[in-house]
Amino acid sequence: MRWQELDQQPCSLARTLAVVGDRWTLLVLRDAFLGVRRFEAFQSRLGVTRHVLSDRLAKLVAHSVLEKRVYQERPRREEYRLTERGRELHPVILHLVQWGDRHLADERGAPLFHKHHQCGHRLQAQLTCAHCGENVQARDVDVEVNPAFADVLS
Amino acid sequence: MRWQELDQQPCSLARTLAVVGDRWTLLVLRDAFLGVRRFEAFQSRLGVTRHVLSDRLAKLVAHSVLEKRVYQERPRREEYRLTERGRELHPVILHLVQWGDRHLADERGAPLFHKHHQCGHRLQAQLTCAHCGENVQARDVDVEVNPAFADVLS
DNA sequence: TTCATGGGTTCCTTTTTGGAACCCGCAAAT
DNA sequence: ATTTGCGGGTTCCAAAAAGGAACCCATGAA
Repeated sequence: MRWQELDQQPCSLARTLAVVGDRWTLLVLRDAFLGVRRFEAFQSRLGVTRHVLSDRLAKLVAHSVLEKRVYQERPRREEYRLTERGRELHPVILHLVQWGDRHLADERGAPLFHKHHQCGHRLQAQLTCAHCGENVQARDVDVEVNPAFADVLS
Repeated sequence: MRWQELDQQPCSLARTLAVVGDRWTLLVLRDAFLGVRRFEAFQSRLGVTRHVLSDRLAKLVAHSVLEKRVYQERPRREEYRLTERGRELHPVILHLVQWGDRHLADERGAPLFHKHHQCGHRLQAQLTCAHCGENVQARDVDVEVNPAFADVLS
């Protein structure tokens, strides 16, 4: 299978990765969550080549993860901002960061500290069920095939 | 910057993506969470080419996300199983899947239903703070630079 | 003796990246 | 009036990664 056909797969992970799953895209979003908005700023912070950045930003805009907004006319300048859809990806990034903090840090510890504003403590992210509020582990999740896809999914 | 230098960046997201952020790796983990363990099974389910799969599995084993276990001697056969480290990536995958379910599904809805075993409801994942138990949104997180990295991080 | 199975490796072609240079509209400086 | 600088790109070519198909090896079954 080619990577571009991924968005037609009957799998939400594959479809999501077709949007954010290529090299650099999640790093672009990390910077967006840190407040970066301009092409030049993304480029110099990430060290990604300009045409790859250009391509990734356009793709994120096409999928409404970012939106382009004019912040100055004459000369016209535009910046990239997270949309609500984009903000919904924050848990993904936080969990990836937390995994790196735990397993890939050196003796100095995590490069960035994340604090929960409301309670003031270092954020320790956990996934909970919005219905019952309990912490959810991998083994607590039962997966069923949607009957509408029964023909294509074993 | 080249992609291989990512793991030396002072950023836990970059380092984590150096492990799981390339094409196919998260799809391999999706299948691992669904119970797939064998090379042939990954290969036929994913449609990825064999040498890419071989490379990804080896990388995941090198980073202790998966482990190789002999399940048969004569002829010797090995399978790949998630480690505890690997299981800690489950929230990442669940949130990516949920994002796809919400924003990229067609009229049939999500291909797979995820149910919370304990409460029996469709799982709606949310990220909460393990300290206070509250739901955490992007704007609720304050980021600070670890002083040990003050020289390299603006 | 041939075939099938699981788990790969090799070889070659096509796509994607990396790197550097160049372009365009505009404003400020010389 | 010409040059310089900034923001936001595009173009070109070389290098790296992925796709596709064939091949390999140990073993047990037909």
